[in-house]
Amino acid sequence: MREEDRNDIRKLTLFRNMTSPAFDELMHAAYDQVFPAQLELVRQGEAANFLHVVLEGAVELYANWQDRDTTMAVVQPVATFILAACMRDAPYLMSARTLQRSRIVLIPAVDVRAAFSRDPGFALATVQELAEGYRSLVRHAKNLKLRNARERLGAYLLQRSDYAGAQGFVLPQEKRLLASYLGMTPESLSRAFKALRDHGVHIDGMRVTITDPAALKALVQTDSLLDSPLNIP
Amino acid sequence: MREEDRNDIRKLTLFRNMTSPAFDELMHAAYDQVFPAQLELVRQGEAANFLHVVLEGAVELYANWQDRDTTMAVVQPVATFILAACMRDAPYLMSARTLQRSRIVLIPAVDVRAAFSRDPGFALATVQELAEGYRSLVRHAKNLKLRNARERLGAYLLQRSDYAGAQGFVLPQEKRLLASYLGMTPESLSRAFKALRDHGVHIDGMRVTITDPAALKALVQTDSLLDSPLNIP
DNA sequence: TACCATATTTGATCTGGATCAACCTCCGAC
DNA sequence: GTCGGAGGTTGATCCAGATCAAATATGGTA
Repeated sequence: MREEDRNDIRKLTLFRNMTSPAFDELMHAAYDQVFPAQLELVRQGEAANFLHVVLEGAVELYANWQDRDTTMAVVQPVATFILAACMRDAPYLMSARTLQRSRIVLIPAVDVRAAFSRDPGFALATVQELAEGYRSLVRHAKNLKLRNARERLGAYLLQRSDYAGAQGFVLPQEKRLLASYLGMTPESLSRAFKALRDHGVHIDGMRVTITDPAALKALVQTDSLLDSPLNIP
Repeated sequence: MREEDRNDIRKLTLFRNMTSPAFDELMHAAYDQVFPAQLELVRQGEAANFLHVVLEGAVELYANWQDRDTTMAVVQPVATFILAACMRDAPYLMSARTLQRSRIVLIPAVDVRAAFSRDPGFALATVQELAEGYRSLVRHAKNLKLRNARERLGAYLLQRSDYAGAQGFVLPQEKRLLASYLGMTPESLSRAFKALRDHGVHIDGMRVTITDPAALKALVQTDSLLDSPLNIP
């Protein structure tokens, strides 16, 4: 694994407070790999053998049942995914696929569990990570149950715009994925965007500009108990 | 606290593997209390000062935004709730209220966090509990996004019927709560019940009997990645 | 550059589930 | 018992969002 990647991983809150020997051991068992776009990394129902860390690219977590599919999350670098299944040693509840060519580190789940037992700093970080994951899912469920489609889109855009300059920001993924994540069809998303034009949102292709944040906030009523702050830098 | 209650708590997977001194210390800081029905125990947005354990009665976890409300879960004895907020030392994302007169133990969150650091058995159990909570929320979200109202009700009934005899089982809560939990209105729930009569479900007041499990399963297509097994005895 | 495949938008229509309005039914208090 | 109020059901209607169909845009590739 590249030295630089190692350092990026070391900086994650999950690994930041490990002792160096424990971290070294964990990395020793891990290996990184570059995957092409649209590759299925994980299929729901399989045993959780690896904790995954996305270093470059992007990964979609999705679920399906019968002939229906839904996007549960998009994981962007640098972040881990499917920690819960690894800790429980249980089958994955979601599938994962690369959206772009991606560099991903695979850490054997057994080693993660071993590190948990041996390194108190890592144990604490694991709990914090899982608890935060839990809380973000609570937010997601609240969002789905309490807001309508237009409100969900507005809230998402406000969240994304936190780190945007005057020239707005670019949607980090295809609109059909965003639609699925927000629990609507692509057609509905398109119409929701159009409806938000009257509430301070300007859109041009993938670039979004919030021209009137106050108006959008008035419509959406953002709420720290529903909308998690972005923690991408 | 009553000796019997202490023992019930000790049997929970969360506390089962603690050392006795650590458990004693945790219980020393805790106190139990009986609350009347319909009392708000926790309001969303407040600081998470206590881990709660329901010993008797039932507690609803719900969320609200603007003038809308939704039931997120019903917690039945013996079980804990809001562990994630306690571990993160963050504001509750959900409110909680008693549905019946309930006996509840309150354990100061600081002591829970201290026990986590001191007792490896408890640390492991905490992670398992959080990971399982995470997974059950993933299932809830998948359920909401992938199934329609009738399918959600059918899946819920099949899950509940696992431990039921020939005379069926009694719904553990009011139908309007069940409706809200399943993401629909009481009217829609009522109609969904009626629609399921053609698929092997007989209902009389609060008592439900699955007269033709095969027919219901054919409609609902239960799936271990969507429907969590009940672990009430 | 031209072409093709896929994403997106737009329009028309449909429908699951919400809403509104009665009405019923159960149960606890008196 | 009966009265009152909340929960539950039923019917009528509405509407947000899905579906279906077709036209455009976009991006990657030869």
